[in-house]
Amino acid sequence: MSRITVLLVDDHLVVRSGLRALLGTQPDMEVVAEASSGGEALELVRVHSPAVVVMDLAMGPGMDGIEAIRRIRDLDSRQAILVFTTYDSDADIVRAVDSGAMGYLLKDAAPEEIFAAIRGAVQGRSVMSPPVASRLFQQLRNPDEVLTPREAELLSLLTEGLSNRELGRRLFISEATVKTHLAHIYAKLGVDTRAAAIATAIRREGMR
Amino acid sequence: MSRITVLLVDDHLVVRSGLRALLGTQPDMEVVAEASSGGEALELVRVHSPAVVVMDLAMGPGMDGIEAIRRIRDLDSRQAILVFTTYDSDADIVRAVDSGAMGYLLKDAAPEEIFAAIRGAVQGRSVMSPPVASRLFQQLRNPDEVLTPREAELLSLLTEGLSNRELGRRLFISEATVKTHLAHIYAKLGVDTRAAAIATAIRREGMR
DNA sequence: CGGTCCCTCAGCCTTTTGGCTGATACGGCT
DNA sequence: AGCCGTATCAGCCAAAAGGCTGAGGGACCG
Repeated sequence: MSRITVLLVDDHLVVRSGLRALLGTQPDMEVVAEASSGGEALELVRVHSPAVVVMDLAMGPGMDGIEAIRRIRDLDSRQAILVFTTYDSDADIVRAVDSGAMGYLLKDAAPEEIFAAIRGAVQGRSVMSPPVASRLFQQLRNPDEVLTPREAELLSLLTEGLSNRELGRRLFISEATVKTHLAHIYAKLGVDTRAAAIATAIRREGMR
Repeated sequence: MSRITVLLVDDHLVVRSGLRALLGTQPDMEVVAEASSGGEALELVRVHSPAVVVMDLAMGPGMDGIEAIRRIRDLDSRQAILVFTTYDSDADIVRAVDSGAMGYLLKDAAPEEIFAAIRGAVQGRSVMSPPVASRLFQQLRNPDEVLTPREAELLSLLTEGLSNRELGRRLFISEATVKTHLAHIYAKLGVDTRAAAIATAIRREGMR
């Protein structure tokens, strides 16, 4: 039986080495290449056509993970893409999933979890770390807590530290409207000050 | 000649595996133990007395890296402690250094850089990644912009979204004092609202 | 011992923010 | 046609935050 070919994508050499070492213990898996950036990943997918691509989302300057996923998908190849990252931000999860990722693992996952995810991925099954799954679940149960596009836009600017007046100017709306949006955002995030909203947004929504 | 004994401390198994694999290629180094938390690290230092402790600063709940460094120092042992982390935040660098760290490496460092740092550390030399060095340099040139310990502490809580009243309660100081500290922090960060301070802190100081 | 930081606190005043209520308008869905 | 979600705006009021000045005590250092 032929082994599962894997491409590792992460900008940190230690992480790649670690994954390579871990996967090396599994007789049915083989790391065929490593990339340290999105562009490199794209190239190596073309060259090696790996069965699975395991990749980090945050990768220094240049193409980010989400973009890389989309581009790999566009190659029409049948690679299963697994996200392997440190943070479980709502925004990242959603974007990764609808960019075509097959699974979402956190870096503190147990080895068995990683192996299972890779094997599952080639069989077309989705696997994700429990914290990730529960976040998705959370969103499905409480659609009321999902920000509207306009609110997300405002929140994003909010994390830059702008005042209501500045927010209004940037979005071409009155300060009154800004306040209305903010009130809705606060309610959805479960906070009651802009400071807490920023903190929550950056930590939970991954807006950095 | 006896090999340099190393203790790895990182909450991510992949990172530990990666480091172990990398250090395994060096004949003069030997990983004698791995810890996934600060507490565990402390215990293993006692047991193995490694020559070098390579450790991450961010380690889930419980004791953080800085605290762990201090505790290891307090054991009076002569371990050389190397910080090996993802972010080069000003605050972390300063705190790590004056907690007794011998060097400060970023996770995207080249293997040779890591090896050199470990060898240097046992010989009492400090080694740090170029970005880290330049930050320290920057701080030496503009000492006016360096936050005092108390200010850093306050800023850290600020990024959790607390109000002045809450900050005061947490730090056992009056709201007036909180406002004084905030004013100083704003001046040093070059902002004039708490929202902007939080944004700057998280992006520039790496406080998340 | 004087100078310099750092941390602490107070009062006063202005600006900003947040909570509330209510209103208009547009698009889509039923 | 009605309903609902979204986006827009207004006014009012209370609370929070920010700017300013001044000030005392403790630690460290030359």
